[in-house]
Amino acid sequence: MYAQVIVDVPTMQTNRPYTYRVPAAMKEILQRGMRVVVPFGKGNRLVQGFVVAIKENAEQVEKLKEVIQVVEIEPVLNEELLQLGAWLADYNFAFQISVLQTMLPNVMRAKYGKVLRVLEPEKLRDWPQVALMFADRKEVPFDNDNVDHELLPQLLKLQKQNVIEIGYLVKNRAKVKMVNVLKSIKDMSFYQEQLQKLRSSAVKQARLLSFLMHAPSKFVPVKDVIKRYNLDYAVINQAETKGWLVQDQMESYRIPKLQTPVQPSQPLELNAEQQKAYDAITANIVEPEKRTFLLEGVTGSGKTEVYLQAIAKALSIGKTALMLVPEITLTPQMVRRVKSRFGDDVAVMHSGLSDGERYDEWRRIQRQEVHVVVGARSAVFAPLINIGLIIIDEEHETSYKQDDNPRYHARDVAQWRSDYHNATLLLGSATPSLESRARAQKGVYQLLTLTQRATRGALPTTEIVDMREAIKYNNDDVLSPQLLTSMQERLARQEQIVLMLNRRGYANFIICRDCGYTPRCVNCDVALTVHKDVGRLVCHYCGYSETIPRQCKICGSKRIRQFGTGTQKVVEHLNEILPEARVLRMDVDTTRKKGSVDKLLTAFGDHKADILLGTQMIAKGLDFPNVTLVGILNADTTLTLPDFRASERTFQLLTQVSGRAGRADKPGNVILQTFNPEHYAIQLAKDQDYEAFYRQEMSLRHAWRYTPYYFTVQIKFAHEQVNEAAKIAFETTNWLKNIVDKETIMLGPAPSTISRIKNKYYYRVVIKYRYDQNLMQALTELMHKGQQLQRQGVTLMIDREPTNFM
DNA sequence: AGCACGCCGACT
DNA sequence: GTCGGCGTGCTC
Repeated sequence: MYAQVIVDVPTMQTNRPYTYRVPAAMKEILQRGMRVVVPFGKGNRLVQGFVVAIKENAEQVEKLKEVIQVVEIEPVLNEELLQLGAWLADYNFAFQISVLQTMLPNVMRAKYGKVLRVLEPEKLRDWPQVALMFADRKEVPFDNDNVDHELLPQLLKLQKQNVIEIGYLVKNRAKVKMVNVLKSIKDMSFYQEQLQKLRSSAVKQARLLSFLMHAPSKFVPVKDVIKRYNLDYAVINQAETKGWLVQDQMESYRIPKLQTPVQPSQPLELNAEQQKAYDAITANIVEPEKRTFLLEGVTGSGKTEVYLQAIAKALSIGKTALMLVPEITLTPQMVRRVKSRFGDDVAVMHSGLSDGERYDEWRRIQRQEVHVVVGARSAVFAPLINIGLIIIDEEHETSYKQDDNPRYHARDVAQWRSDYHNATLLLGSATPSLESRARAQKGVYQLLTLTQRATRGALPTTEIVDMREAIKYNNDDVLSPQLLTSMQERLARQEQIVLMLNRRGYANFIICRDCGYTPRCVNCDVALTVHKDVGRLVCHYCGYSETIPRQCKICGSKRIRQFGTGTQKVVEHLNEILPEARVLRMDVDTTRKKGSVDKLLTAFGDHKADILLGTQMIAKGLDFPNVTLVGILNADTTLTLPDFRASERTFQLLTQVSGRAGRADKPGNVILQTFNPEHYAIQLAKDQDYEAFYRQEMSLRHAWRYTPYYFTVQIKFAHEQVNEAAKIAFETTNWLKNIVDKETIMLGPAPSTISRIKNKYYYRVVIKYRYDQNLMQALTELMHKGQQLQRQGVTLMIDREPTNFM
């Protein structure tokens, strides 16, 4: 018996299964999808691998090595996920091993270690330094980089003489949490008897006995008993020796907790539009016909309620459901809603979980103990079986695309899985991506629309403020008079305000008024951002920081001015002009800690603050009925990005933020400050007119030959030397030009927008194509070359359908 | 990734 | 004639 194994060596040369002999003792146990430990390479170091196939015969049997160890009893990857992994690696020019690891919780990724082992201890007498290192131990941990310069050659010599050897370790970090449990084992009369024998001062023992008398005859956590009856471990242990109870250990799940308990909820009544969408979706769940629905619903139109009821329908016919939401931001709120409807039948997966929590949620899914999974991008790999419905909420969100290897898009994976399961795929958004909306146009997706708000009539009214005019007559370049007046009104009425400023930090950058010098990052080609709370200039790309200078480094002038405005500065500004208002700041700097998002939002929901000021992370999904004013301080930041989706992003962001106003019975207003009031993305966002935006943007995309008319691939080259990066970029581009189809368009190579990050120079090529099999083959070939390039110090990245052009 | 092989220059 | 630096190729 032989096993084909994908080994944990992420290079193109090893991007295929290797064959190993299966020792007799493992024959009964070993299955596809299991993790194994195998010897690999000249030194037979140990690596983790995944069994992708088992077969009876193999070629060149004599040179095959044996599987060393099976890591678990149950396969961690089922048939579906194995197939998905193979497809995804191919599709995204990624390594199979990276894809398989991405599909599983982090803790299943092996950690490797080395040990030095003494074979002939008596020979160490001539090597005092080495003997000292071992200090009578047979084995010591060994780390190449951390060994004394003098010691290393000695060790290598001893290794050659077979006095010592290097041992390899594969550490499995997937730990199951165990808790101490106890169980009563005697009957009531026994405990009563004991109680009478007790001396009167033994109050803790008395309390324990009264518990044991009525305890159910099953194991309960010791910790709970101790806490509830105010005991301590000594009492329990003593009781065990007296034979009152038995103790044991049981597996326990680390279940992620929300800040406040979840109250159960009932389905709401659907309006006519919601009902129509629900009917179409559920009809397809019951009698599936490989269909994808695009649910286009204005903000506040009750998409979530449709999702929840559709999930309920899937569950009612014995199927499972998977729901994706964009990153952590809205997860606490959304998780709360889903859990309130489906209780313990829900597993949650997002980046805010600890490794242990994530692993346990994964196991609950794997063991089929839950039927609903809610989570961010990586939850798309949840090992649910018998999926009836996959939902992608806010499907246009860029966070569904992973920005590093493997660069997959959750939408593609969801599509693949829904095909596999014959499940219904439901994409929802107020502002669908052009790709998806165009597919609906062509009839590939079925379009469902929600045009009315679920709770009440009108969408918020939006006013555009031309900041060019506003700053002419007003010194305040942060708040226009219109916005300030509106804010004062809301504050007087005890209503709440959301302000969005798409820029964290204090000021954007500093500039010397005399010579124009701006401090820049030493590693990256960007200006440093002022962070006043820590008193430093910070690079937002690599984290480098330095103190804020008092005078110009170049000319010595003290006239240094801070330019632009960040969230920190706005908070300060608000405290000055609206001292009575309580302000909460929400950006990556204030939400880094686990659970802080939930905490902040709960505080705002309880009206512990009047103003929520945040970056774009506040745009999504927040639902606070008391918010009647949304102010967008700078609508333009996303518009100026060097990205063909800049308009689309701006429109989506503005529409989403505007949707935060007036979600319940109070009317909402939006004030949108901009230096580009006539831009179509801003004008159409004002009216929340997605369809008009779609038409306008499509004609531009057509004219410029971009998505969805063309597919795109981006290739990036990085090197520590500018000319080396440029050289490889031009060479590769020229090579590709001779291979690709005539219709294919190659842009570049050109330096990236930020040409230097972390001391590496970036060049990129963007390729636009329609159907180009030659290009796909060439890109796979390029992947193979990646290894050689790496040796030359070149980092190569191939990104299919990139969403990030920085 | 990480190990060994082999080629080359520098040294005993 | 030998040691060790580094570039190159291979890993069931």
